[in-house]
Amino acid sequence: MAPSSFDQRVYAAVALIPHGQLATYGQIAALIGASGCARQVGWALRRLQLPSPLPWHRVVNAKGQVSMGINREGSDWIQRQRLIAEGIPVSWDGRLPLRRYLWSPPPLPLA
DNA sequence: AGAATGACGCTGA
DNA sequence: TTCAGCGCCATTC
Repeated sequence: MAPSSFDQRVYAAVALIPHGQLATYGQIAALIGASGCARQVGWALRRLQLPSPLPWHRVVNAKGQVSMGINREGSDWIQRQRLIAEGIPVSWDGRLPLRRYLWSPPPLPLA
């Protein structure tokens, strides 16, 4: 299956997130001109095969917590661990201080 | 084709 | 602040 251009744009945007900072699914979607398609960003990251050089672990939901789920096959736990490794405190249930580490995305669209 | 699903987000109670 | 409900839309059944 050839990866869609949508997935490629998601990956390009995720690659821009600075070390030690966080972005939400909605932010990534808006950044690639797909505002309102936050769920699709989650789909794209799910299709991502690990291990990956992308900082995918820096993408969390707007509620300020790592999206946990049995269907993630443990990648949620890996995400939590890598965030802690970058200095971002994550509680046992995946909650984290989003307001404090939220990334300020570039105002210009990437197109 | 139609229905269910989900790594989401906003609003209101 | 926490929780339920609804809108969203590609993917999967």
